[in-house]
Amino acid sequence: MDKIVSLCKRRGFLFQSSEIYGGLNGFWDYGPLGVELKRNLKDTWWRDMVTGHDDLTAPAGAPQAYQMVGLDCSIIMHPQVWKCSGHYDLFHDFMVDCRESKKRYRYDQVVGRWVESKGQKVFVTVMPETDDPATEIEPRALKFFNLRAKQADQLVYHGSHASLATISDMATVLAPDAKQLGTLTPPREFNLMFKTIVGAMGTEEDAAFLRPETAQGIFVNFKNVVDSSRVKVPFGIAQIGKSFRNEITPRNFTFRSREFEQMEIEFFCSPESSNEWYRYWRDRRYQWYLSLGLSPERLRMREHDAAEIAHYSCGTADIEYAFPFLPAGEFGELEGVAHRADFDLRSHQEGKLVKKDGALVVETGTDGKPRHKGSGKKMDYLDQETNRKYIPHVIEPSAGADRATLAFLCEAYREDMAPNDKGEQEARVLLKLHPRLAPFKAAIFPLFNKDGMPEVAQKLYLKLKKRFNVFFDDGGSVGKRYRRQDEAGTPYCLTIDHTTLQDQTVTIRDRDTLVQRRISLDAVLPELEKLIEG
RNA sequence: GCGGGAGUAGCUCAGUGGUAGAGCGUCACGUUGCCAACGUGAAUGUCGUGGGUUCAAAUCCCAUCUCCCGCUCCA
Repeated sequence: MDKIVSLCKRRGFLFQSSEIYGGLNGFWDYGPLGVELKRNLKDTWWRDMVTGHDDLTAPAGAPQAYQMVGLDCSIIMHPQVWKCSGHYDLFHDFMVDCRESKKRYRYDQVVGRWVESKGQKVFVTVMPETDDPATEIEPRALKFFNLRAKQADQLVYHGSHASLATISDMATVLAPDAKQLGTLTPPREFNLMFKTIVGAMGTEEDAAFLRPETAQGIFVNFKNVVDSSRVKVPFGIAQIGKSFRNEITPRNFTFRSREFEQMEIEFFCSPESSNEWYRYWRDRRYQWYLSLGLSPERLRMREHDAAEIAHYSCGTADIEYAFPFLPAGEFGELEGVAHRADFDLRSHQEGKLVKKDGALVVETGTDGKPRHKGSGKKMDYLDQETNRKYIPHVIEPSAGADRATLAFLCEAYREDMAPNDKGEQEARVLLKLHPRLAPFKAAIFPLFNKDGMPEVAQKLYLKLKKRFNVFFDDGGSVGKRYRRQDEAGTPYCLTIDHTTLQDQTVTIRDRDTLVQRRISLDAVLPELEKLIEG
């Protein structure tokens, strides 16, 4: 992994943000090669999912034909968007740290019970792993008071178990993993959303948030898109854009960044068909990564089990990649494909929802009114054929553009052996990027800087440049120029030599096989189109 | 946020109190001519940043930032 990070810096794929000022944790800049790679990735996604999508025929695995449209929403939205979506509550936690065990806990998730023994009264806490915290508390209490299991009758409980949030004095609390009393810090506020102020004279009352995901912009524009674009359910809305999260621990190169780019689709369908569509999108997105070169050994699809699944979801799968910085056997998330049912559209219509007795209902405050009031705007859809009104169900394939870029870089990095000019095998570093993703599609070299070769090469270069991002290089030996392009991931090199001057042919050299063949100058452009675009 | 390690040229790194270094890369010239060739020359550093100790600090001390590893967190 260090070699990949080093190559990224050396060749201009990725730089640390604000590096000359010492860097900024969790922020990254894409250099000249990186911006092309990431842009190609996003363009490929957009073309494959949106503009290039065949909306006239049902794709393999899909229940029927469907439409796809795009959207580009503002990063800052009305604060109520995040209250109804659930992010405001979920991304805003109080945490306590244990000075002894060095562990950190969600303040509201720690559960404890007052226990008295040997003249001492202690609030014994656990991070409950079962539905019955009392059975987990007792062994902790016995151990603290230095009692055997058969002496449990010496423990006197006061009241039933309760949240740590009911305790004001941390000095009498036994932390979940501590041996001593009073090791917990006071609760401290963690806000995972970036707060900002709208308006030059704005105050705290004008606080807003940078979006932590692009999806909500799609949901709040659902009606606008339906009313303006003649789409019919089933259809999808796609968006690519930046999102922001105050990750507690940015780590692993660009994998967990605080500013990152997402490629998201919200696919709207009828409730009856939603499970079929979920399976379609899950499989389709998995295949997309394979089609661009991620190896099946390092890419996996993992269905969430019932405990992990969000309360509103009827199915979620992560597409995960075995990044080289992770321990062997571990995978990191590239994309989540979630069946979100009607949770999001209903939330923006009615208000923030919670699950109660197996059903989603509007969460209410102590006053009985909605905790976070919805827009009140109808989010239902009228199916003109059946004359039926319903709130569509949603399948959400949500991909990380930076994570995918990193995965393709990791997958592409290879060290192999190639012959030098004496025929000896030498180490070679190359990026085996798919031609659609490669920053440069081809490089053009004059073999010698004389006999008119530079002129022919320049003419070809300028001709190709109108269609593809290509690179011209006349510096150093041709072998060195090949190796430089290998390291940048350029799939093809075109060399103008003496033969070119006689018969108007050039050599085209393949990055992966090193094989060279001759094609005519006029055939170069169509040949590249065939090789790159298939 | 905690603990451990690290930060010196674009990259990889050497340098334990006394003149700032190497290899690779980059650029120029010459030579060569289809897979990182060779020769000559050049550019590139307030040694992460800020303080302190000292006649003198890359080197010792303190603080801080960033990166890596392990905890923790990750709708």
